[in-house]
Amino acid sequence: MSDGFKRREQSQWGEGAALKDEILRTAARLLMESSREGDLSLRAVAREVGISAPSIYLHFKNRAELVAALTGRACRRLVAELCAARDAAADEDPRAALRTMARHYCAYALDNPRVYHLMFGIERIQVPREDAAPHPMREVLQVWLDAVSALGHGEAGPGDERLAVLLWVSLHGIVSMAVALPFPTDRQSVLTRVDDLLELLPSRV
Amino acid sequence: MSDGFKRREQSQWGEGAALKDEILRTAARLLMESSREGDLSLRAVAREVGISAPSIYLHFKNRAELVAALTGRACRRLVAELCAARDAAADEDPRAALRTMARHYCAYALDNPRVYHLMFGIERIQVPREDAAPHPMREVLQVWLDAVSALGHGEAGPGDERLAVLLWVSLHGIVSMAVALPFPTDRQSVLTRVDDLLELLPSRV
DNA sequence: TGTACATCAGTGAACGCGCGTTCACTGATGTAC
DNA sequence: TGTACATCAGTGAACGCGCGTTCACTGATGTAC
Repeated sequence: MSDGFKRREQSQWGEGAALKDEILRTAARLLMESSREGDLSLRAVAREVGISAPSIYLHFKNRAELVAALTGRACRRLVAELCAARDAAADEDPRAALRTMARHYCAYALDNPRVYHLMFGIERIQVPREDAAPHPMREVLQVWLDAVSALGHGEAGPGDERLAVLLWVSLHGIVSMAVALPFPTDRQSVLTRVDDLLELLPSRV
Repeated sequence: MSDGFKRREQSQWGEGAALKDEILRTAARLLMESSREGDLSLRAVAREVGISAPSIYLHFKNRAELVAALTGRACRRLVAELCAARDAAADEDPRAALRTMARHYCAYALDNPRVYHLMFGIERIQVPREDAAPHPMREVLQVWLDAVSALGHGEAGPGDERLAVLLWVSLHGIVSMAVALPFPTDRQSVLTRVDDLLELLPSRV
């Protein structure tokens, strides 16, 4: 098996963009599989895709752009999972639906710790608020906002946004602390903590 | 000014351990000052102390050991600050004292984001719970536990630990999300969020 | 139908960098006899 | 008091590594005339 390097077949004419997607998918997979060492380098991605490292530059300006694309992808997928969880719980009452969503959120983070870390665990270069590239986290917030508003018998209340943000960042704290512990996380205790948090929510917003 | 490298004077006989402390203090300072690039390398610490890189090995087995020592130092300091905040608020009621501590916690994290990240933002190698080196976070938890227990008119209640953990990880979520945002954090809004969180706490535990 | 040219989708070799770590060493200070 | 030796607190040079990025190139596929 020589050295295990499988070269990818070159795309057909006009199909060059296919590689871009393959790079993104492979990077996401590496991120999920890797045991944290090999922190997603361009060279590692290229090796895994079966292309040369410079080929990545045909599709991304630099490493930062690849990481940004990956972050966006991950956020959209997270939002999709949350929405799916919500829709699956459409016949329950809003509070139960919120609980389902919260549990799915934590499950996603625990199942994809590296991806989750990429979204919300990186110290980002801070630029003035108006110059900041729109972080796709805004869409994540919107889902929580909708779910919290639903608690108020359908009509949105004035404190909804504050409560939604608080709920979200608290969930974030639960999972990110679990990942930071030097021993494996007991999943059940994370879910119990989520329930404890939801217990605290006022019954009427 | 040649190249700005100031060599440290060699310790006297029997004073070798002084360098160990100087290395730790310098590493902590670098962590506070650095704008995240130069993620605390041994070479950078050595340069800053004014010694050669191999000298670090006289006092630390390897990089991991230095990082662990740094983490312990930071945790002890955080605990000390929390205790000081609590003691300074000794004449207020327990709820107000808890609020003061929570605000200090967030202030510490926002003022020392890199140090904070080192304590609670690193994905650690996970080993079975019993093999895990005792992470000094246990002492941080104890402070919260005491403060929450104090809410119950002095006597500890059965749900205290769960509530203390929940409070702590929620605070962690508030500050770590603030640091992860790509634009600078409005401090006041973080403190408001802390107040929102404390509002949710049951008035009697 | 032939041919010159343009475009596409890449590649191989090299750059300079900083890193953690090891190795054999040096020179000052103490100690036994 | 002299001297051989031990200990301490380091240093300088080198190792091999993987990284992001640039550069000049190649070969297949399409297109104008």
